[in-house]
Amino acid sequence: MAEEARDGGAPAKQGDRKATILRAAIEVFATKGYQGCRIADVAREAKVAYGLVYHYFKNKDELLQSVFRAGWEIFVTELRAAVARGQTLEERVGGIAEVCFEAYRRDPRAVRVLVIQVARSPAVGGRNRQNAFEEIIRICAQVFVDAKVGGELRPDFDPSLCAFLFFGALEMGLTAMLMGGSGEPDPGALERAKRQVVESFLSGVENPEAAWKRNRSGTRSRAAKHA
Amino acid sequence: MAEEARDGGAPAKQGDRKATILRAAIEVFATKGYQGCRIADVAREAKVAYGLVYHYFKNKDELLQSVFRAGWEIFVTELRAAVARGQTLEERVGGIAEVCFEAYRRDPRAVRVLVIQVARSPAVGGRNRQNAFEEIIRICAQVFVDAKVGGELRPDFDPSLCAFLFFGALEMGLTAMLMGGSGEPDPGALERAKRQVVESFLSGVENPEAAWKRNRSGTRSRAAKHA
Amino acid sequence: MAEEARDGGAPAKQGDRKATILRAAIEVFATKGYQGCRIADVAREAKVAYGLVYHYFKNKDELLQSVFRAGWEIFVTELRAAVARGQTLEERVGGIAEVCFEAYRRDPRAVRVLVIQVARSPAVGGRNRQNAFEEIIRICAQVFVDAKVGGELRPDFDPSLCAFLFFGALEMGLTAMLMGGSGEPDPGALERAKRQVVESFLSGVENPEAAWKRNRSGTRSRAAKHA
Amino acid sequence: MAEEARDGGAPAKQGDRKATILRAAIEVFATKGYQGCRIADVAREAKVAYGLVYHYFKNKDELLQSVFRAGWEIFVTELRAAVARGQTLEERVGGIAEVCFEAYRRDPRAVRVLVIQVARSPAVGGRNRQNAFEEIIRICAQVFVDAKVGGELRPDFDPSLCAFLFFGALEMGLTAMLMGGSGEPDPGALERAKRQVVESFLSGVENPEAAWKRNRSGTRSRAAKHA
DNA sequence: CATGAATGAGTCTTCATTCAT
DNA sequence: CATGAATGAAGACTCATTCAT
Repeated sequence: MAEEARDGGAPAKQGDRKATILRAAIEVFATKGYQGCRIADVAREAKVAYGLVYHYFKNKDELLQSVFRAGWEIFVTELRAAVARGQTLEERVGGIAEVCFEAYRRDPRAVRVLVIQVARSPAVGGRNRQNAFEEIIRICAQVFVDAKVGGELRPDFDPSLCAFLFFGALEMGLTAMLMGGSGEPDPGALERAKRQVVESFLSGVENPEAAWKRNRSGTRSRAAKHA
Repeated sequence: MAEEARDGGAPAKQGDRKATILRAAIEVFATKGYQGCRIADVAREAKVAYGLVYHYFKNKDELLQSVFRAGWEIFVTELRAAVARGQTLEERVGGIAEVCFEAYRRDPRAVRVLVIQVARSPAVGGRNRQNAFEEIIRICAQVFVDAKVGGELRPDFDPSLCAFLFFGALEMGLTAMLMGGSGEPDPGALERAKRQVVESFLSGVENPEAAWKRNRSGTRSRAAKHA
Repeated sequence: MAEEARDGGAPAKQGDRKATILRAAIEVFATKGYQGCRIADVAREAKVAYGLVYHYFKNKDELLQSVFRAGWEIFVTELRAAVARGQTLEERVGGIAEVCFEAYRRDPRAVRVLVIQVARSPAVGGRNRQNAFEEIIRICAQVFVDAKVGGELRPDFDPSLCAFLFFGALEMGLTAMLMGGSGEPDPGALERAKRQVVESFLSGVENPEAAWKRNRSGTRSRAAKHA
Repeated sequence: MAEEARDGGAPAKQGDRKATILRAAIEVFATKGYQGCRIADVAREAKVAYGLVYHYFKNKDELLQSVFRAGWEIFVTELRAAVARGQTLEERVGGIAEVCFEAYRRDPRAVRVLVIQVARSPAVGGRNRQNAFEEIIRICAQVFVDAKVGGELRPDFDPSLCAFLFFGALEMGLTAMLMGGSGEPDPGALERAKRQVVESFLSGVENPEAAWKRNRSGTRSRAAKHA
């Protein structure tokens, strides 16, 4: 109990424990979901006494809100930064994807929680979830609104829906990763996946050769119809 | 509700009760999620005695599995049919989207349960969920494998990842609907959304004009790079 | 439903069904005990509709009381008859044993229920059980009171306690049978067991030779001490 | 209840609670039987919160298994010791009776549970019960096997059946006590009952005088017939 | 700070009993 | 008589939260 309190006064302890619990909560949360995540599990996972969880977190909801916010705020901040950094639609979309895939590379567990659990579950903090998810969508949607104004976006597309679709593709791209490898993700595969997500979103999955032929043979390009 | 009140005083009771309970379970499940869905709620929603739920379903888990399977099997069957009907990539992708959006039009609640709750929650039947989701992906992936062989798919894209991305876009397209209107969905909006999902997936969201200009001004088309 | 109602009016049905249910109840009761015996089990065992049990028996308790009484009254009647028939202690004790073992030979299941379950369980009809058991004891005790008056019983023994002890030996003799063979009891073994129960109860298990030697070598007979 | 109130304000809490619950379970179990024993009753009896029962025992079954084992193991141990101590059949039989009656004197409730409830109920741990009961019988049977070899037992008696009969007599002897006085047992009555159980088992209940006369008058002794 | 025993309200599940057909 | 769907009260079990040490 007092072994490590020597050389630095007694500093590292406070924050450590709380962080340990938070990490444990992410772990359990990722595996069992919100309702299935019991305080006892978190305490066991963190190798911490049952009651200690209640020292650092008022109750279960606050704990899971913390799990959520801890990851989400960083994520949203990075997202805004990526959007601000980029000039063109391509840069911005790429930047958003970069943030998401990088977050996944750093901590797949946390991403699973944020993306798969928290952002969906109707039980997680009611308003918070909705707000959180909508916040992301709003950030993305702005990118597409700008792109539409700048003529970069197909004029017949709804920017807000674009935000949903892009985010859906991103999420599923990550899900594909999550379902594939259970351990450390392969950096090469990650990079390739990210590229495909971005490019297919911007330019579609169709082979331009094939699309060109098809167009020549009578059927006008779908895109051209709306030009 | 009024179909059977025609010819008698209290007809058509028997088989209906189970269906009534199932429908009520979908309702509650859609609103509160798996763990938050209490048997008491389902019974109340179905206007049925508590114990009757257990007359028709062994336990809570089986009830929710039934909710899941009931919808999922229809969905998978329709999906396979749509894939079989279509010849080109465009037709098939359009067919898949059609099935999803039509299912949503028919019963937004059920879709919400399938797409947002069951297919994600780790608590719902463990393996079932995984299997179910993978089944969809496999069906979609085959479409893209075929398209790659036929030269319709960009040769540098992974067909399996395409399946994930398309399904992600579809799901988020529906989520956008679900988050927008809580009541009856607007048919026009649905049709437009479906079109955007399909076209953006096949041809991308970029304005071809802009992309063309960009390409002329020095940056080679991303797609062209891989031709 | 009407196939067999032809040739005898419709006679055998009523009593049959009730008896079938009663027999099924004995079966289930013997296996699972009072509280573990569910109406559903009885109905299934009797191959009869759930609700029919309630046609013939007001409720579970009455059903099990019937199981109890059906066997018990016959048993008590036979017991009284055996006691009345016998003149000497030996005859009467032998008669009681005969009744018990014969009942066991006829229907081991029913005996198991009566002896092992009903006569003990505090839940079976409260007073009934106590009364029933005490009735047996009273009948037996009278035998020993008579024997004491007639000088046949050791004068230092309490007649009532003798009744308990004899009944305990009998019951355990039957239990030995019940635990040994699960199917049909072997008549020879039954007869031998009965003889041993009666003789050991009347004359003890000690080898008279050994007891005689022991007495000669200084220790006076236990029995003689009280003569 | 008053032993520990000496030196402080609220001492000796820890390990006691489990024992308190166990004792309460014995109490309720003894009165209501296995199935009739509700956790709520046990908690109330132990003056403990409902949930605490589940803190110490996994479930109802484990609790009642504990009740059973706690008493049974002590009992079996003492029984073995008594058998090992005795040399002659008389000593050993007397020793076994001593253990049983002493246990009853110490805690009639517990004996009731062990003897009357647990050892019979088919619901209590299935195999455990059977095994437990058979264990006792085996221990006793060995005593009679030895006695037969040593010539102390009547040569025409089956040792195993003797074990059953003796145990049956013992049990009913205790039952007689249990049915007679509900409160504290009278030491004198206990001693007398024990003596009668042992002596009647070894030498029979018949008055040797009467038996002797009967033999002289023509009917040969039953025992003599087999000598 | 740290611990884990203690609490009890909330849920699931069972099953005796009723009742419409 | 016969059937089995329908009812709901009773009881086992879980787990978030509190609290004494």
